[in-house]
Amino acid sequence: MIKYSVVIVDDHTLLSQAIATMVNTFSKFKVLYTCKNGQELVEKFSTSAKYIPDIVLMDINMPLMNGIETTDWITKNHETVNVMALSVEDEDTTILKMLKVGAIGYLLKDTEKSVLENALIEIAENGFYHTKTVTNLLMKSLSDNYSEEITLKEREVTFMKHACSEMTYKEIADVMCLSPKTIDGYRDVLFTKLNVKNRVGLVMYAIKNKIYTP
Amino acid sequence: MIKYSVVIVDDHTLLSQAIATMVNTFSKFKVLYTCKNGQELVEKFSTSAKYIPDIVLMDINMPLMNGIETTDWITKNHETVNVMALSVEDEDTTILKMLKVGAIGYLLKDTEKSVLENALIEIAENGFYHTKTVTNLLMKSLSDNYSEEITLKEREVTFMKHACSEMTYKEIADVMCLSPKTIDGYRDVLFTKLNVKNRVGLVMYAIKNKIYTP
DNA sequence: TTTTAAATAAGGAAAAACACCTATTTGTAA
DNA sequence: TTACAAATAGGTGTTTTTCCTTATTTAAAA
Repeated sequence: MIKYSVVIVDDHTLLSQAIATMVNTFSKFKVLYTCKNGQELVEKFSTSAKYIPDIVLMDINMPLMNGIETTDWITKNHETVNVMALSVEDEDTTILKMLKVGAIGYLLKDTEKSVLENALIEIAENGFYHTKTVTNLLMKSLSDNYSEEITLKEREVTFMKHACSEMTYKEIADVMCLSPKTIDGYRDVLFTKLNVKNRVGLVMYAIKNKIYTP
Repeated sequence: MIKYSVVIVDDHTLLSQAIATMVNTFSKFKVLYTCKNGQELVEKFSTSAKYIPDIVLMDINMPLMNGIETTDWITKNHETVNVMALSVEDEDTTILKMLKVGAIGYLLKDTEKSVLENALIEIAENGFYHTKTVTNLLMKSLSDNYSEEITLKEREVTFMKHACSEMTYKEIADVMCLSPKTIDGYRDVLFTKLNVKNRVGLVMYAIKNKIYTP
């Protein structure tokens, strides 16, 4: 019986090895190798065609080259490879970003072994797998205002990072070499754009969107 | 050959199952069962003595009852059970807390399969396992001011969680059914205790110490 | 060159946050 | 019961934040 080949990308060695061990117990699949990040995967892919699998199981939060960038690269350069996201990340926007760059499935790490196996089978044989969660999310993204992408200027982002510190706005103005009144302006614009009420809201937004990491 | 029994506690089902699959490939160990959080484990332990393993592999970030609380409970109620922390968390204070409540080993999820197997063997046969990282950390904790333990009252913790929202202090006073002046008091005490200058500092402390999760 | 849009900045006022000191109330240990 | 500490809360004044409106300056587009 010909087994489908799988590659696992996750920066936590133990987890990728554990998942590999598990996938190897599935009768229809075998693990080719595991990677610690996107860069490693790109290198492997470029070395030889025999390193190109049928399916990639991709974590999202990784150093060097994260899951979104890596998936983007794979779908652009190796159309035949199916990427399935496998992450702890359940933020709507993250899932959407992943689907947008071409992931054909999205599973939370909080699922059953059998669910993973079925997902892999569906992907290998039908070319897609979507949980109800993902489908619902896609429906919502059609109706809701998910399209109104919020774009932040570089200065605003810089300011927001500083706002996550204990500096007063005056001090932030100093380190950014601007008038305190300009800072006031940034703040007011961001309050409106991000629909928050005060500095704490700003801080929370920055953290949730990985603009600032505590 | 008698195998040592292992229980795995991790809120991400897939990961605990994957690690279970891996541990089952180790000749000296077999997995009894897996749990999604501390509460599940406590229930299991209380059901029957046959559910009490030799070793518990414990994740730290879990809902309901986290790794630290759970380890504390185990070491207080089941001295014979060895707990090894297995986490992505590499914050010094977290590791120290875990050791303080009686974990006899600490492994990052970013390690090799063989390292885990050796650690398990050492724990089963010698009763301890410490990486160089942990040893260094313990040395540092002797010299440094790690001892100045900060203890927070329950009300202060509740307040701090609310402070991580966009509510004003007056609104927080309302939901906590206290005078705004009492809230002022909580804030002032926390500023001093935690050595922060303003509400953002409070928020950051809450996040870093997992009092509030964004 | 004129027009427009964006970035920077100011004034003024109200609200919220912060600091410091004091006064009840309450539970509990001596 | 008395004494004492902890929790709750009031007073007052300063600083910071927040909100609104308007004015330059700058850079790019028409």
